[in-house]
This record gives sequence, C-alpha cells and structure tokens, in this order.
Amino acid sequence: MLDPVARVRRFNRAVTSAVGALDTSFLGRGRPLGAARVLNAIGHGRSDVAEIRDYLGLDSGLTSRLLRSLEDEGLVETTVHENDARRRVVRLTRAGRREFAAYEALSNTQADGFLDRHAQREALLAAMDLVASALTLDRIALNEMDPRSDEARYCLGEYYAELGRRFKQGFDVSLSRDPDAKDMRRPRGTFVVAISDTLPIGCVGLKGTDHGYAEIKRLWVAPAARGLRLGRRLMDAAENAARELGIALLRLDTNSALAEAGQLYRRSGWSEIPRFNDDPYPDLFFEKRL
Amino acid sequence: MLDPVARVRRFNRAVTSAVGALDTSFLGRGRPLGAARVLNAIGHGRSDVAEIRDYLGLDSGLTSRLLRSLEDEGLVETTVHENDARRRVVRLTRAGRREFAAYEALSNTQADGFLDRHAQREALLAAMDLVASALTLDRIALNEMDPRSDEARYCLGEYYAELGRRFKQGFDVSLSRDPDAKDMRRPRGTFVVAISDTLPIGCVGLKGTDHGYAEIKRLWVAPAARGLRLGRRLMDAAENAARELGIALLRLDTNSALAEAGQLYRRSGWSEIPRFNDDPYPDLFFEKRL
DNA sequence: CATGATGCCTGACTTTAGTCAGGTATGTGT
DNA sequence: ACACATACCTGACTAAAGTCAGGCATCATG
Repeated sequence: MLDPVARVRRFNRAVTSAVGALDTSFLGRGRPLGAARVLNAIGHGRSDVAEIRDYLGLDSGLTSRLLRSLEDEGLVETTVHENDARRRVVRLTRAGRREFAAYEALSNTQADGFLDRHAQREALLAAMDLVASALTLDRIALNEMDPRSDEARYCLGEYYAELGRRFKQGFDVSLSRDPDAKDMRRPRGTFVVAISDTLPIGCVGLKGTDHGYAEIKRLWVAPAARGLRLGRRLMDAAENAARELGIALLRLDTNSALAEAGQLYRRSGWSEIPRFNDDPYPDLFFEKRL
Repeated sequence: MLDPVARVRRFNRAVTSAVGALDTSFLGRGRPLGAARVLNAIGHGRSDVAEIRDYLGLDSGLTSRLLRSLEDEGLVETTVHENDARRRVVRLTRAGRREFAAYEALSNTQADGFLDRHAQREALLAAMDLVASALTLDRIALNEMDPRSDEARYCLGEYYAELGRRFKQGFDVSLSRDPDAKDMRRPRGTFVVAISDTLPIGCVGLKGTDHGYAEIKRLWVAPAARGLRLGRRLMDAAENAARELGIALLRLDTNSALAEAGQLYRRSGWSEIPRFNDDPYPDLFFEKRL
C-alpha cells in the first residue's frame, strides 16, 4: 500500500497543485507570468540580459520582448555594458523596485501564511529543507570562500553547535586547535562552502601547515542535506584543491562519536594512523596520499 | 540567515523548477499537456465530464474540445449517463488504456529514478510525505470506512507497530481488548480513516458498547502527518458521528507513554476518570460528555 | 405541457509562450 | 584592416490555453 514510488508520485501531485496556488504570487498583479518572472530575476540581482535568459531558460527573442514590455511599463531601464558595448545591463527603476517589493511582500505573506497554518513548524521546515536540497542536488554549488565570510561563519557555528550536542563532554572551540583563517585561504589552503539556492548547507576546510602535509578540517553537512552524498562531494573538492596546490599528503582528525564521518573517510581511501596532534577532542586520526 | 520564510521560499523555488522536470511524464508522448491531463484524469477513474472539469479546473468549452481531440485519437469514448441524458460519461477505449498505462509507466520510472539518485531513501520519503500532507492539508478526506477495509487494516497495523515500539513491554494485540469490527460500524459505532490523495494517513474508531457509553479506540496519525492537527480533526469526526448516533457519553483509555495523545484529550474537553476496564496496557482513562 | 434550469457542445476570439530566421552593432584574432 | 564571432534585437510565425456567447437537447416543476 505504501509503495515508495506511490509516495513520490503523491508528493509530485501535491506539489504540482500547490505550485499553481503558490505561483499566484507571480500573477495577481496584472502582468503575465513571463514578465513577472523577468522582473523578479532582475530584482534578485541578475542584471545581464544573458544571465536573465539562462536563469529563466528563455529564448533570446522572447527575453528581449519581455524586457521591452517591462520597459514600456517604466519598470526597468537598459544601459550598455561598460566593458562590452554589445551587451546590455538591465536595472530596476524606482517604480520597478516598488513593484518588485510588492511581489516580494506577496511571496513572504504567502510563505508566512503557509507556516501559520501548521503546528510543528520546525519539523515541517526541516522536511522542506531536505526535499529542496534533494531536488536541487545537481545545482548545489561548491564555492571556495573566505573562512571569515558570513556563509562560512554560519556553517562553522552550526558545526560547533552540533559537536557540542554530540560529544559527551560538550565542545568548546577555544580548547580545540582553531585554525587560523589564513591557513584556509589560497595559497596555503582553502575553504569550500556548499550553497543550495543561496542557503549554505555544508562546508569543509583545507588547512595548510608547515609540516609537509595539509589537514582537512570542519567537514560539516546540514542535517537537512544529509543522505545526498554531499560530504563526499565536499571531500572531493578539498582533495582537488589540495592537488592544485601541489599538496601530496593529507591528514585529519575526528572523533569516534561522529560515526558517519569515520565511515566516509574509510570508504574514500583514507587510512587510520596514530595520533599526530594533542587536540583534546579527536580520538581517531587518518591520512591519505594524493 | 536562515529565516523560516526564506526556507519556505527556497522550497517553493526548488519545487517550481523541479516540477517541470518531475512532471515531464505528461509530455513526451506527442500530446499537449491539457489532453494528457484529461486522459490521466479519466484513467484515474474520473468518468463524468463535470468531474473531470472540476478536478482539472478547466472551462467547460475547453474540456469539451480536449475530450473531442482524445476521441479523434481513438483513446476515449463517450456515452450518455444512464439516469440523466444531458450528462456524458467518458471511458477509455482499449487504445486509451494502453496509452494511460504508458503514462503511468513513465511516471513510475521517473519517480523510481528520482529515488535511485538518493541515499537515505526512507528519510527523504518521510520528508516528502510530511510536506505532501502539509500541502494537501485542506484536501485530506475523513471517510467513514469499514474497519476491515485495506485502508483501515493498514492504519491499524501501523498503530500496533508503533505501540510495540513505544511501550517498554511491547504490545501484543491479542492481550488487548481488540474491539469487534461490528462494534465499529454503524449503527453501533464507526471507523474513520483520513485519506490524503489515496494514501491513508490516520484513523480513529468509535466503538459502541452496551454500558451506556461508546469508546474512542485506535486513534493514530502517520508520523509523516503529525503536527498538522489531524488528531484533533479525527477526534472531532468521531465525536460528531457519536452525536449523530445519539451517544451522550464517550470514554477512552490510553497510556502515559503516549504523551501527545494525553495532551490532545485534555485540551479538547476530556476529563480523567478512574480505570473502567481491565485491559493490561492503558494506565490513563478519560471521559467526555457530549 | 409550458417554462426555466442544467449539462454539454461549437464557433469565434484573445492572450501567452515560444520558435526561427535574419539584421545590426560591437568585439576578437590575425 | 579584415573576417568571423558574439550579443541583442525585430518581424513573422505557430501552438496551446483559455474565454465568451450562444445553441441544443434534456430534466424538474408547477
């Protein structure tokens, strides 16, 4: 009766009919869907015509016409690109910003109303996060970012909080060997953040040392994105960066309380080695030759 | 950074762009979406023209034209309704059933492929179930059904399994006072199943007795549908049925391990009373005067 | 059995989305 | 300077979806 395929299909149907309703946020302001989508793409920071086209998957001619109709409404204005006069840059006018804000308000009200109708918001949100991550799996971007960026700091904060919950003795960053940000920037190392549609959902650090190896640090995947093999992808990204930087040997430390991490390392070519530092938290040590 | 509204909107975006891809099952057979939707509505058992129209939200003229095009393809045939010659009844021809089966196969393959791309299928499916239930909340049907029906038995099976997990001593139906099916059928009582798009996601029994009261039994809500206030709706349905049957007093027993159930009863006008039976499992007893 | 309501149909029309073939201006490499 | 590529645009077209006003047969009701 509860065939997995039936469950997926039920989800599809539920979502298809709900999306019709959710998408009324793009209607209801007397403008066809296409034009509204373009306006919103611009509002969300897409400025080059080609960028808008790619994002929305539109034909060049159609994009052009939709831009013209927004121009006629006085919502956008087009200028030539400063370095390349073939390209055009589109910006919202004051009226355009107002109209975009109205769409945003509609969307927010709608999302808010949806949340209000349900108890146990957090459980529902977590489920939505997981599904959204799964659906956009092949569009999750792994970006090298500064370890001091907002996105990186958010991930690290979640990572520390999780260690605090999972270690019997809790976790205090200041007792651990907190790597210097500059060790996790090129050319000494790097820091990779997984971003799914603007939300950071995972990270990993590659920390350069002066001992002939680099270390993998702070591998974290948001609970709502687990089971999507993102940990593996982050590790691959870190290893590739290490190869580019000419690093031949990687080490890492972890704790046996983080069983899924240990499994991941063993399965992807790491071998256990004796303790190589005096950090109080780890009790498992690995190394991998590239 | 992780505003709930932003998370809902991310979900909406993920789903809007994925649904196009997920639902390509309705394309790819050389037939416009509208006609494919009508064919599938008929395949799923909708036979009256008005029913099809309402289900798909189509204009009368458009529906008619789409039906005509399916007829021209030889996929459906139309007859007059036996009790009302103004109405038409649409049926799939042999070719229509073949074509419908092809759509079904496509959908199934697609859903299957989606599942294959992900580890931790069960977690993902559970999340999809929860979201689907939340989205279709106002379309969850509470149907009075025979307690021996497939749907009821599925719910009861899940209910017993859950008791087994949650009671320290486990749960064995045969030790409990398993109500006779006929006590949970009108006119002595009833059995209500919550159905969301064909999937049973909750149930409750109203069991008639000869002692001047009726009992509420087997209140269960699928884990993937909790937090949607479905328990409350099921209880309301059972109480309404009791009123219709002229029952003035309700009783129920439960176990303190089921904390959320106890809460629900207290919040909806039930008061605790002394033990009124010798069932070994319950340790909490309630009653409510209608 | 006349009257009005109901259920479905057809024809005539509009809007939206999308495709395709050029066209013009600008940039790049030799 | 030249050929060729690139970026965007316009015009001409099509397909699909949807709207609206009647039309016809049938049903319910006094």
